[in-house]
Amino acid sequence: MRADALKNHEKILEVAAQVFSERGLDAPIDDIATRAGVGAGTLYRHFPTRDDLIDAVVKSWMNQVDATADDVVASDLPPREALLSWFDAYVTRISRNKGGPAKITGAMGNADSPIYTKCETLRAANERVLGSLRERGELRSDIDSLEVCRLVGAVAVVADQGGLPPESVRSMLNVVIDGLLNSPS
Amino acid sequence: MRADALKNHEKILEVAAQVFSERGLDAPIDDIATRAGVGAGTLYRHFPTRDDLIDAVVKSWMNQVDATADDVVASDLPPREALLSWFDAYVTRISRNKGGPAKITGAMGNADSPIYTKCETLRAANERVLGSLRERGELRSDIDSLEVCRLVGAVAVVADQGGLPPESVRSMLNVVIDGLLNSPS
DNA sequence: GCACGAAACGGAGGAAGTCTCCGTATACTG
DNA sequence: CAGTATACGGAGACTTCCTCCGTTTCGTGC
Repeated sequence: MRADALKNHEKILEVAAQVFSERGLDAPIDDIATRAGVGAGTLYRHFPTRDDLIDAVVKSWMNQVDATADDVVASDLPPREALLSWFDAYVTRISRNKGGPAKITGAMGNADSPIYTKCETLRAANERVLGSLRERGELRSDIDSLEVCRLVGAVAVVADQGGLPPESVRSMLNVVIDGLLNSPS
Repeated sequence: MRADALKNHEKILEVAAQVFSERGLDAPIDDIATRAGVGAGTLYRHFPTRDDLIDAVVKSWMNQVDATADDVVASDLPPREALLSWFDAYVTRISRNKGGPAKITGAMGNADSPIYTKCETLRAANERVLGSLRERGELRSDIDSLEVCRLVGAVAVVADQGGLPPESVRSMLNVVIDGLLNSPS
């Protein structure tokens, strides 16, 4: 890759992260180009679709997801608290930018999406948490990690779109958690 | 209202229902105007915002919601089956047009939305079903009908956006239902 | 009937956003 | 330092939204 191309690539990424966090994932592409000091053509050459750009931006903060999942697995919290803590982190993570939950949850399980690998990271992390509960027989067996991602992602979508407060999220998550656990309260 | 205005109003409504079901609630407004044989200005005079138009279109099939809720309440089904039957109908109803779940669930609880009254109809119907279970002590008490609407609506949103099959919806609904009911399975 | 004012129409066009095309400029290679 | 592959940039085509205002139509009173 040519030196100027590399420089632009990085500049675009840096500006995109900034703009996405200010105005959401639907922010005008041309604005990002302008603020990065490049032409629209240049931006589109580097990132042909909006999703390609989102994928690149999201990449950096997706690593922490694995760490969070491992923490929860290692934590010895009771099932209910473990799930709440994990789902809460999950929702927070994908809700970092407005429009993020819909984007990510919509691509969940769709191998053609440019952001599929990110979804897979999330799904795998979720599988690890669920797996540790399943081993102990705490979890219902008729639902897989993909569907749990969709369900928790769904909560994040409505919270994001409706501007709901954390309490609402938590009370919806509590219902989901009770639905996932085997035993009585 | 003048006779020509009335005629146009009805024609627009008829065409909008058609176009929305073909192409989803995001279909271009100008297309609807063209296909209704009126100018864009005319359409916008009758329905200043897209939501006003959606509200008018949705009005007709919102009545059946009350009937469905009453059927479920009267049916004497066991709690689990009653809720599944009701939620399934709920999801089906709001998913009639692509984009419908997001629109409706996003407006849920937001009194400023032009489609608020429709949301209230749904919420009230949901409250009736939940109330009949609550009376019998079957339901957890720390969640209200609005949040249940959001939760079930959330399932519909991801199913709509991801093109999920009815089985996926049903298995997510089952989790929600188990989370809402008090007793063990 | 007919004329007149109010009501309604319609589509041109501005604004915002997406994305492409291609003439121009720049970086690397030998 | 010349030549070529690579990359740049922004004009502009296209789409959709929505408004503005000159023109048309309706319905009423005479």
